[in-house]
Amino acid sequence: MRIGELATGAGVSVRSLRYYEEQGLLKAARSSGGQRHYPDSAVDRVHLIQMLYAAGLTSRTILDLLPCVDANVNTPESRALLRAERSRIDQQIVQLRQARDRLDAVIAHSESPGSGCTRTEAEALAS
Amino acid sequence: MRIGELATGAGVSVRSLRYYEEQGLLKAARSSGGQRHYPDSAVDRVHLIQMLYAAGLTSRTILDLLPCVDANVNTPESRALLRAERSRIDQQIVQLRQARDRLDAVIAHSESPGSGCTRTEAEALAS
DNA sequence: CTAAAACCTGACGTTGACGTGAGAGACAAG
DNA sequence: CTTGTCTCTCACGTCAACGTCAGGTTTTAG
Repeated sequence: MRIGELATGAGVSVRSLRYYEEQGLLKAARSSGGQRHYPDSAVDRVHLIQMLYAAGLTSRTILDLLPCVDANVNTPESRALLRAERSRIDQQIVQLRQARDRLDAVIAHSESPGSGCTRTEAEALAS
Repeated sequence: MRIGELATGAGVSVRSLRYYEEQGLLKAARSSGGQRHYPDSAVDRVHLIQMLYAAGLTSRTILDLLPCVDANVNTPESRALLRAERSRIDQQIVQLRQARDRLDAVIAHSESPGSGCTRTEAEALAS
């Protein structure tokens, strides 16, 4: 498949696919005319890359991680990297939960029946 | 307290505090010489701002949200905004969990006793 | 009173993941 | 063969949350 089709199929922009290749995350065969050609499996590959981006990993980290995911590499360094990123994601989840809980408190207050916004209520929430 | 003290106390840079003020998130009294002066409560305020930043909110969104947190504003629009951001955070948590689970699978494989990196094992993981 | 430390206002630099043309070549359809 | 669509490679633009440097002022310690 060509780049446009892959972009549509994976739900990303053509620009992103070229960028992934530039970062070494996605390889492409080339036609005689220089156009990129991908196997069907590239769709899943792009989904994986997107998932890691969504988790806040950088291109560089993903580049280091992909060989582990492909199970081609299994060194002490790669295992440490995997655990480090997993731990980072865990912490991120904790932070998000805290923020969500905080918003929930505000929401609960704003939707409560006696939402008169008195000073004491406001101060209680701010604590 | 002055800006340096607040920065140390809240664990952020002086530059960040000036930026928050520039964005309208943090007000400061001024001394006769023009220097910023904050009440003690500013430390908690900054922590709150940081929490929302950590949850991926933009300055603009935080600016819109802070009046709700202060319980000074309670309109249909503000409630919708609160719910929208809460929902966004929820989705973000889901995505992070997916990525984490994915990494866990890779980690489990890389640390399994028979981690010989055979083709079948690699293909099983890639699915 | 004076020197050091902290603070002030601009204003340009940084980083990452793309967006957005420009200009030209490649390819399928009729 | 030609037209339209897709693709190619530069290469500059963007946006957010600051970092950093410059040059000058204010406050504090001694």
